[in-house]
Amino acid sequence: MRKQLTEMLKGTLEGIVLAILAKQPAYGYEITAGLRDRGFTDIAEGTVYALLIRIEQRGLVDVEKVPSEKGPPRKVFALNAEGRTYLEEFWRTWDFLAERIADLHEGEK
Amino acid sequence: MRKQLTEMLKGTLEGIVLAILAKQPAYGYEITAGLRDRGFTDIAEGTVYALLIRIEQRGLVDVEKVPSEKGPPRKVFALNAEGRTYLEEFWRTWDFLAERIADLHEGEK
DNA sequence: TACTAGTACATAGTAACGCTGAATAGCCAG
DNA sequence: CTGGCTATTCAGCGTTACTATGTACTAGTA
Repeated sequence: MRKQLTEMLKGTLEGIVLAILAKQPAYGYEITAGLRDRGFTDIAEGTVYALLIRIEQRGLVDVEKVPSEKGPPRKVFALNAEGRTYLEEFWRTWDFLAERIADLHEGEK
Repeated sequence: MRKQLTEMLKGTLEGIVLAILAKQPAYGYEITAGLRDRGFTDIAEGTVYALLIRIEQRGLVDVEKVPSEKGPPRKVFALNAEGRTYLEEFWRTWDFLAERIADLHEGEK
C-alpha cells in the first residue's frame, strides 16, 4: 500500500500540512512529528521541508526564525490570508473528489 | 482548482478507472466519456490511454480487440483477478487517507 | 576529549503520474 | 472531399513525494 499512498499524497500532503498550520503556527520538525502522530508514519523529513519551502515561495505562509533551546533555530510557519484562501480551495477540491469516489465505491456493491 | 485537482488525481485516477472496469469491461474512449459523465470534465484522452497501457503492463487487466462499427477497433479492458486484488488494496489505502483528512477537516472548525 | 543521541534544517537526484498537443486512422453525412 | 465523430497512440513537460545524505547545535556520558 505504500506506493499507492505515496501517489495519493501528491496534491493532498500539501493540503494536510496547510490544515495543520491553520490550527496554529509550527516548524518543520514539529510538523513531521505531528504527521507521524496522525498516522502518516512513513513521511520523510526531507519531504516536509521541501514542501514547506514550496509553500513559502508561493506566499501561502509567513515565516519567523525562533531560537531553539536545543539545536538550530526553528523556522516557524504561519498560514497567512493567501494561505487560508488556498486552503479553502483545497477543501472544495478535496470534497469534489471524495464525493465522486464515494459514489464509485457505493455503486460497486 | 484545476491544478489542485490534477495533483490530487495522481494515484487516485488509476483507482477510479479500475473501479469503473470492475463494474464492466470497457474501452478507452468509452472510459473517457464515462469520466466526463461522472464530473471529471477536464481529463484528457491522452491521460486515460496512458493509464490503460500502464495497468495493462502491470497485468491488472485483460485486453481484447473488438471491431467497431465506426472507427478503429476497440481495445476492451477487463479487470482480472490481480486487478481486483489491487483495487481492494486501493480502497483500503483511500479509506485510510480519507479518514485522516476528514479528521483534519473536522478538527479545523 | 570523544562519543552518542536528539533536535532542526536543507538538498541533489530519482521515479511516477497526469497534462499538453499532435498525429494517425476509419467511418459517415453534407 | 470536407468536416465531424469514433478510437488509439506518443513525445515532451511540470509537479510531486521519496531516497539518501549532509550540516549544525545542544546535552549527556564515558
